[in-house]
Amino acid sequence: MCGRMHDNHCHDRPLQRCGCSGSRIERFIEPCLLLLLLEKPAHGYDLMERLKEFGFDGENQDPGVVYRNLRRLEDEGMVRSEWDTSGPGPARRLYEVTSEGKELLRAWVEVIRQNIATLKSFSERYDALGDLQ
Amino acid sequence: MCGRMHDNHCHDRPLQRCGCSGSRIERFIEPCLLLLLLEKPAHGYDLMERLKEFGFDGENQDPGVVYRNLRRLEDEGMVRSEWDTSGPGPARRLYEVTSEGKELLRAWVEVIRQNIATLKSFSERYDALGDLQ
DNA sequence: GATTCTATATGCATTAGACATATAGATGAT
DNA sequence: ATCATCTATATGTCTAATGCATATAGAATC
Repeated sequence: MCGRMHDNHCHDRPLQRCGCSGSRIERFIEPCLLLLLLEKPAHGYDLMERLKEFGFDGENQDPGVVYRNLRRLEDEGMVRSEWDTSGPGPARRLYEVTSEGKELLRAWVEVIRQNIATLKSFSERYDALGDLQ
Repeated sequence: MCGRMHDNHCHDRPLQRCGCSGSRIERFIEPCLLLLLLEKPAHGYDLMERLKEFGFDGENQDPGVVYRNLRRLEDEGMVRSEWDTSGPGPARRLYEVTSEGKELLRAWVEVIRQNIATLKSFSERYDALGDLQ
């Protein structure tokens, strides 16, 4: 999502206002990781690529954010991992979702649907302003 | 929105995970304030009440967050205010939206619509999991 | 005049995340 | 072989947003 505001949105506001902070859904990366891993177990480097499909800022996806989230999810028992030394290149940690993680994703989906409703209602309320816009 | 996860979502996760941090849209209060003020100029205490209409946690709406956001918006020229000593009770600051603020709201609405699309696509992708859910 | 209500404001701590950097094994080039 | 590059994971630091607690002060009420 990142949802970094485009330059033409920034007007004269201080630059830091444009740094992705205008639209991010907090911790949205968490359900994205869980969904991707449910679709197909994977390692972090791979997930970094696949996250782009959810609208996260493509060019510079931050590895720090991805790995720290995976670690936290593992600490909380939402995913589990094991080292995978097969295949070329350095060893990678293969993650899969636990049943607790599935439940968490289910909860997230409820919240996300609630958010869709809230945002739609906001959008309609804006349209209702008519001339005031 | 707050979107505080209900208790039944929390399972065994540490409590702090339930503190509204699972679903908040970052800075969503900003476009809400702008929209409310466009509908009708108002003071902070009044806005605190009206914010509930957007799904912000009803019971304990935080005055600190509201007033600080209003101040920041004013520093940035998105709203302007003047003291209003008419009416009963202590003096209140009456806010109204500037033309810059209108533009910012327009930008926010674009971002919000993009977010709706992203969340919908996530929700559909989750449904497509089928048995894996 | 003491308490309560309305209204605004500040202090402190936590958290997510942006950005930079570190580590290390594997692969490829000269 | 050794040096650079690529793949993959990991940590350090700083800032912005905000939850929670508390402060201030004038008005209204008892």
